[in-house]
Amino acid sequence: MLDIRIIREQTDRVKARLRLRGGDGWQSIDEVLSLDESRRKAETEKQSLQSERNRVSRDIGIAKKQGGDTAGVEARMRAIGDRITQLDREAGELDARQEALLLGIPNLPHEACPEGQSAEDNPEVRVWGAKPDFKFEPKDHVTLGKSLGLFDFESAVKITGSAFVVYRGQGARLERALINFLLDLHTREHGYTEILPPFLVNAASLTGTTQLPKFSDQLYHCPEDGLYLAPTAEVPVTNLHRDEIVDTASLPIKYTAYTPCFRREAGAAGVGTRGLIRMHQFDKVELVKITLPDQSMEELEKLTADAEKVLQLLGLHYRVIELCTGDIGFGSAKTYDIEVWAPGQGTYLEVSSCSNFGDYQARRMKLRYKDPETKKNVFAHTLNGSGTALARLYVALLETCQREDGSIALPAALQAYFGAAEIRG
RNA sequence: GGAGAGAUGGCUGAGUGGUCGAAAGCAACGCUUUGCUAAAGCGUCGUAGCCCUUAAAGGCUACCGAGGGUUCGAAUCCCUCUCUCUCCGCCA
Repeated sequence: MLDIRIIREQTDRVKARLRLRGGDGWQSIDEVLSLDESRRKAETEKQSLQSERNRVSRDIGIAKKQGGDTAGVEARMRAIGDRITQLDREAGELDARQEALLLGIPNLPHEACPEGQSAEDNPEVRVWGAKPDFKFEPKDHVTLGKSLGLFDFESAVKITGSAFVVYRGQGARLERALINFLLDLHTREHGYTEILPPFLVNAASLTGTTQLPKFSDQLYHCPEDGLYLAPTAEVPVTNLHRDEIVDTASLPIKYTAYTPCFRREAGAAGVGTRGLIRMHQFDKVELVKITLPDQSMEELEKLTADAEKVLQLLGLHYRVIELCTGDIGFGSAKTYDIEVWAPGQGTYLEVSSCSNFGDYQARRMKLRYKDPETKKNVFAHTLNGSGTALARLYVALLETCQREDGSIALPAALQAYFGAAEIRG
């Protein structure tokens, strides 16, 4: 959520930054401002009447104790009370509309975010490794998985539906090995604290991390209980500190969490048609940071590096791109995407999106720290990124590490976790 | 699912219609003193919004789990909801 004061005081700059996103978010700025003005007017009148009521009511109490007749004043106060009720309703309604609009306005792209209209304009930041050179025609992961018996989609269709998968045997073990490898890497080598959160979350949490109210169509919802399946561990983990004033000395807070992620993928093209690449449920190990404002950009670089380390240790070729203003996510001020090479697909697959949200999420969830200098409560900065998503990592791993005979040669870093050096049918 | 109890400031905990934003204690912070690894005295010590200000200062309003209601006036009375605890039931 944007700071209404900044919208008030730097209207032109706010609009200009929002325009760089290419959407129509900036168009509601004028409406927000006019609501804000009406709201404050109603508020001010209400408060001065409340002040009068407080004062007179006190006098009535005193007069009554002395046996005075207060019927006349009481009648007048009744009228003022009615007016207060009316103004309160007005102010409340204006406030709700202003809040609703503000929740629908995306974050301002950071000055460091490259300008551009669409994904076409995303600059490549760096490349690690190179596309593997196969002496044979590499197979895709669906073919490899089928011949090795690692997973199957038909069973998932029977028990659930399309775009779900059942891992079996060595396939299930590989998924588990990857999860353990990732969590150990981030906790032991990178200093993150492991969290195992609930997979169902409430509406307040989803509002805090921006999935609600705007993206409700992407969420699985249990209306009887008011709960949603978490689309990413970002939601439960960042919201651990919602409505808190965190100890300044504890910053930066660094969490990592494994969770399955549930996404309806409404309107997404090709759901369920390309193997493991886009699923309604997939595993992910997430990285979340809460930092001081002046450290968040530096922490974003570190977080991205922590995610990249995964691919380096697994020997998977990848590139890092920076999302331009026209392509960054709703709440993000700056984002790096990490894309791993999948030889069987002949494309790069996004396995991590590392974002600095500035104070945008923190303001929504009232996540603050006390500035030791000024003694004021200040909104912290929040960051997150996948470290990494599992399904696509699995795809890249199978397709990169395949041998001509269809077996998989596991990277050294994974062998102890998997309990073998290779996968054979 | 059934029955009961409860929810007050960082914590403990008073307060059942009228200067209560809220006693007291603890913790924290600052100063002073004694001196030593602790103690005493004094002071400060919630959050947010609005107004006025370049700002500081100041004024006002709201908040005692959440939302409604009664009343001139609500932490206090009434209703609904949420959460916590205890017991029963069910259950991995």
